[in-house]
Amino acid sequence: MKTTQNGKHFIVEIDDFSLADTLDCGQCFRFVPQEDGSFCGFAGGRYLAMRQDGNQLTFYDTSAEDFERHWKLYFDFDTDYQAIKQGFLEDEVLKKSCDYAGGIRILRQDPWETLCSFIISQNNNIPRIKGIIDRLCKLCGEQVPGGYAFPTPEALAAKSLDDLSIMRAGFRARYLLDAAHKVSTGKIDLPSLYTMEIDEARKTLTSICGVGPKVAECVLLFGFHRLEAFPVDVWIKRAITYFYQDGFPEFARPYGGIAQQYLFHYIRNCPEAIPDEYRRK
DNA sequence: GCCCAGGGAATCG
DNA sequence: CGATTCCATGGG
Repeated sequence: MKTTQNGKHFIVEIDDFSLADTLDCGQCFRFVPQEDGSFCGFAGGRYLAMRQDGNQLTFYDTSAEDFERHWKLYFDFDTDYQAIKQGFLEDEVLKKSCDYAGGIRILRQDPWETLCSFIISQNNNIPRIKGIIDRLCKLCGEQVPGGYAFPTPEALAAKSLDDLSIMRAGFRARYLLDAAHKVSTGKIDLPSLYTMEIDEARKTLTSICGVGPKVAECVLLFGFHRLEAFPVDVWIKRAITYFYQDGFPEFARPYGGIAQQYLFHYIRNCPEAIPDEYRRK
């Protein structure tokens, strides 16, 4: 990875990375693709505009220090994805998935924001999830340069169900309040989940109303970078039924979450990957 | 175990 | 165009 400061902008040269796939694959919801191909959004309360041209990333208005302190971590540039993907190659399906979606990186997102985002994501589609989160940030997020930060647990806990109605989150609104109460009162200590034994972390998360197994795995993977977490939705269920009658390959388990992302995007976007009769049931 | 909640996007006819 | 399908969880 080669980096250079170019005036106000910071340039990173990196192979094997797709900005569009990474920001648009359903792991984060606060980046918006622009007409000129760039992306604008927020992460960790910070605004970022950036673009990709070939193997070159341009971080607009970004200093080397900002990149080192925030964005290098956020985009997980310190993790060796080449080595991880190398391990997937012995499985034919995972190899195809890597070819198709191997530019995706698992972002290191804020746990609280990730928890709320995936509570909202349940039984929902990406455009609408983005809309609800946008309205949530406007409702009680702190104003920062470029827009609104994601609300703190305290700011959200201060709201009533009625206050939340303008979010149009439907039945998920009360789940968000339950999470806000449990986190703001200290009943649940999110940072401890980084190192907690993973089954215990699962139990902690599913003790929040509206957090089932699927949402909990997403939060562990996308919010705590627990790469062994393995979210199973209807698409992954289909893939396992079709490709892996004997179960998902054991050797890929330690990085199951990464494999899951690649597999998910492969089967969702390649109609020929799975026969029609497996696609709906 | 079954059905519904609440909503908007995607897909179908 | 209108009708139907999709989606994860909890509660009756």
